[in-house]
Amino acid sequence: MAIQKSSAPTIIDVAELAGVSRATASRAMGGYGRIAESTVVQVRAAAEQLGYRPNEVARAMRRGRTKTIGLVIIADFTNAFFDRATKAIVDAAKARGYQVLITNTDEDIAAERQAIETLIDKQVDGLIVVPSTAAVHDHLIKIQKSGKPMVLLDRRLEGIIATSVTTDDFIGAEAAVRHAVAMGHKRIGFLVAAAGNFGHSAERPALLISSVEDRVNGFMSACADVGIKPKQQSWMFCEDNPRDPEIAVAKLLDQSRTPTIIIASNNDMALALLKTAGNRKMAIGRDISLITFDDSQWAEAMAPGLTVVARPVEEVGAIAVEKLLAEIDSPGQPAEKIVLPTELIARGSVANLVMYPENEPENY
Amino acid sequence: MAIQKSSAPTIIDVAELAGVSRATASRAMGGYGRIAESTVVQVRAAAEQLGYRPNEVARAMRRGRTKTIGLVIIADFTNAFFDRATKAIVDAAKARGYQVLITNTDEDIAAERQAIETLIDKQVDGLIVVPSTAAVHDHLIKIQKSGKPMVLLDRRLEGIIATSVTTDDFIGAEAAVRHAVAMGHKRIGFLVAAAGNFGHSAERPALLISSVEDRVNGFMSACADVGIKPKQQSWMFCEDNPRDPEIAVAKLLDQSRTPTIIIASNNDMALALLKTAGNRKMAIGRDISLITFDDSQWAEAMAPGLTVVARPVEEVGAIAVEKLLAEIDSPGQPAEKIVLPTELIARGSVANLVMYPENEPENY
DNA sequence: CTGAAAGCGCTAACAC
DNA sequence: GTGTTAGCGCTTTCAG
Repeated sequence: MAIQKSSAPTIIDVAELAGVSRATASRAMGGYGRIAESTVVQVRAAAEQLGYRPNEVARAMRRGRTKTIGLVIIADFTNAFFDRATKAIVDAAKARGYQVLITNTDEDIAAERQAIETLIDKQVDGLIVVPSTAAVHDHLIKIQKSGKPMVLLDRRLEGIIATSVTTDDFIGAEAAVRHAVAMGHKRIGFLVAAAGNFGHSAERPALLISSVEDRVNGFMSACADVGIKPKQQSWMFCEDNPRDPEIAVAKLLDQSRTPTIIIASNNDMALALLKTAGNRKMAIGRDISLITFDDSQWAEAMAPGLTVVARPVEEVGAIAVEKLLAEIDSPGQPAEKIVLPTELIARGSVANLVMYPENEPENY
Repeated sequence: MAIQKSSAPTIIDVAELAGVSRATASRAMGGYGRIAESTVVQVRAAAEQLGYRPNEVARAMRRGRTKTIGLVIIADFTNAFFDRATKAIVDAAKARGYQVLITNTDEDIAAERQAIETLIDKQVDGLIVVPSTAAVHDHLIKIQKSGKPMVLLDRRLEGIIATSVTTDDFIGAEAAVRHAVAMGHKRIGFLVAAAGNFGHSAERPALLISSVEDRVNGFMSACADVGIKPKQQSWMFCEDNPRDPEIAVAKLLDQSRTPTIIIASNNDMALALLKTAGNRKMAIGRDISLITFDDSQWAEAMAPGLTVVARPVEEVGAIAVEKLLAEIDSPGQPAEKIVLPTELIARGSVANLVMYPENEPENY
């Protein structure tokens, strides 16, 4: 029976019990340096008997590495993209022996600043950040000056030299437009979540985060290619909060010449359309069509299923971890801009106006 | 211009620049003990100039407190309940100056064991755990022996004396049954996610986690009260994986006397029903009705909206943190079993067979 | 009010 | 192959 110590046993207790010095005990546990096999066995047995577990804080202090990475998620990971990304990151980190300290900044730049500060104070070995705005990044510069490795997730940033892992949203948006047109749609609404901007507006804000920027550009490029004139397009840029999206949807829907399809730049925007359509008794895929960015279980399970631009979220998260750890293990890696492909998954939320043109709303 | 130091400035650097001892510098920064106002100003200025930030690892080592709590989530927080709970926990912890180390154990008891071990090694000040099974809990005993405060989230555990924060799922299940019956349903299917059991079966497994146990008991109790005979009930217990739920749903639907409504014990089960119904071109709220546990944005936005037993997730998370920190701040708090109320939110996924009995499927 | 010094638990030089 | 010792950065007695 082990004697009940008041607090957890330390390496010293192990050393004493095994009748060796702390250094030897440490070597035996760590399995490094020259050490006799017999002592290893002896020390391990003592450790076992005591229920010894190394104190990772002390080890971190000594080694200067915490085996912990920090994750700064803007908005919340209730989001259909970030929840999966978070899981992917946590899993990938664990597989490599790292833990993840999570912060959630609710789109607030002050919170983001503070989160980064805290994470650095806690001596994380590196950071994965989803920056909330393209405009401000002094705090990210500060990370770099602190020498902490950092990788950007989901969003690139001009003015910051760092590896970023993003998806090809330009192509994604193009695919959405082409699909809409192929299905016979001629009036397209675009509902854009514009983080960092206030309220909602038909005017394009001066600054958009890169992923949104890409979607906007992809949309325009495809429209031009395919012959959708500006008059056939309706835009709405919208803050991603619980109120504005629904108002923005209403504005899109209440024009004299209503779009037959709406492309939503993220799940929250899609949700706003779904709710509004429900209230107005408009059926998705018949009275109004929808394509949204980001797949989810719900988008697949609904009737009709939602046509989506799917992004390889798990891969994005896993690669971000991989790149971060590479930089941690051997600093000085070149900054890469990694862009993963998107995929349009056609389901039932887009009405086929070609085969069934009678479905086309009368007010065309 | 501050001279570029190779690594981050320490309290010693601050002390030197301010021309005082480390102890004084530390006191000035921490704002404790007797210290002249003028020295405080002086030291703060030096710290500012150097860009000094206290090393939290060293502080943790010295104080024996990391200001970090560990969260052990079973399954993934992609789940509609756990994602919100996680966010609530992270937010509440942050508000109190704590960070959260997250682990995700994918329903795997070995992973859960290891996660707890790692978290304790990292010297978290306390743990919030969602235990994956009611059967095994030696590892939780180990937490308690380590002296770490722990609170259980979403699930109680016999044999463990610890504060738990759960919801009144017994009442929730009762409410679901009563609502179904009030809407005229006489044949009710119950699709139960039975974590820790394999495959699917109509037989009730010997051991269920408390939340599921409560739902099952609430269902039975309400059926008895309301006069729904065993013959009018169909049960299916089902492992929460990507395959079994759909098979289980099919079995529920392919009986000779099909239920008119299915109560799903969680979102994943509801999703399985939704998918199957979609494939079979059965309309929710007309050909088959549905009530599920746990509300979500999607459940609300779908057409028809899903009738749900909503649980106060954010509150569950926040209270768990509060109780944990109370125990951390002053050990020896009595273990409480906190049970929060649920609420049935009626939307369109339950057909009204009373007002429109013609909607009742013919095979009744 | 301030300084000297010890020590949290661990590992890595450096001796022997 | 093993022991001695220093020290990571911080806070906190204990003197003065």
